[in-house]
Amino acid sequence: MNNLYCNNFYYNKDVLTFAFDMNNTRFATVIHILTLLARSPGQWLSSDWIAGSIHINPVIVRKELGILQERGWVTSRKGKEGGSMLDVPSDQITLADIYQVVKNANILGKKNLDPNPKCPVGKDINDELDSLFLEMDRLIGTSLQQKTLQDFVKQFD
Amino acid sequence: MNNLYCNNFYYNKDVLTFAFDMNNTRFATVIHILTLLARSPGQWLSSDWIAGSIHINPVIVRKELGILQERGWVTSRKGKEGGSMLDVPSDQITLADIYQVVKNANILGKKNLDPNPKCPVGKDINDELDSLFLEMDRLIGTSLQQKTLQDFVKQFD
DNA sequence: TAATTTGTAACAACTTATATTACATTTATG
DNA sequence: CATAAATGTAATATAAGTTGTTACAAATTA
Repeated sequence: MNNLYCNNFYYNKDVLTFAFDMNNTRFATVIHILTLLARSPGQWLSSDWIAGSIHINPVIVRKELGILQERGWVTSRKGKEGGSMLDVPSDQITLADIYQVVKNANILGKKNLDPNPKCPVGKDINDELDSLFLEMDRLIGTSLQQKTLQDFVKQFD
Repeated sequence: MNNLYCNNFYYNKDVLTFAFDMNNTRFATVIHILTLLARSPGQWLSSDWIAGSIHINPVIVRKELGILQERGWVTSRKGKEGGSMLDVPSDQITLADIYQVVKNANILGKKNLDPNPKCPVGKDINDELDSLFLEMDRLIGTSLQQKTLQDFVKQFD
């Protein structure tokens, strides 16, 4: 080996995950919930019933509904005849908004945590990846911003 | 509940993951490997040395190098003074090509496996999500196609 | 022949996602 | 007022996926 600038630096086992990720069904779950709510304006839909449509556990639905409440999109009501209802017109919610609610990772994946600072590539690669990941994220965001929940819901007529 | 079209269908525990995903560092790892190779044309770089720059285990590097060999981009040589070398000019490899090598999931995540076919939303939502996911994927692909490995490598001068 | 490197399998450790159980709290209604 | 039905939430279990690690055969150079 003649390029020795990476010497005196060896990997260890302290490589941790960099960030949360998109390895989940949350986008699919949340847009499904919102679609059902949007199709039944003024009605209290129960988490059990919603869960039956998505085919997942009702507790997961209630967790997502909690996040949608915080976001100001949904009101829930406890007790008999309780449930959840959409508070915002579906043309006021874009798919970019939904993406932001569930997004917690980069489109192209995660970065390695500790590239070698003594290597010209390792030293700067995470900055370059940050820049690339951000560009891709903005591309998706701009496109999803053109699509509203109402557009999505209309497809099920 | 007055919308009963989802009755007689309850979730069970057979919900499996839909596909592999992007919950990993493979894009970052592979572009790091290719960048190092591109910066040392005609030299045999060992997996240990490459791993030292990325700060990961050399076995992971060798696994990725195997995939890059299959793709026709890299030649490796066993034995003393062995290593790996880039076979293709770096302006002939686009970031879209690299994305394809490591991609095995949708940008917006996974779909729920078994939405309720008795519900108008559940029945069609995976088709609609497929369509949306594909559109987002093409958007990213088109953008990454404009960027070559050479462009990326130049950033480290 | 010795040293070095790839190729690869097998397994371990760690992380995350989702499901499940349980129960307190709230609310409508007979 | 009692009952039924629903949310909110914590705690735990199950399952899957990612990365690290160990080990060693095979290849190659000097």
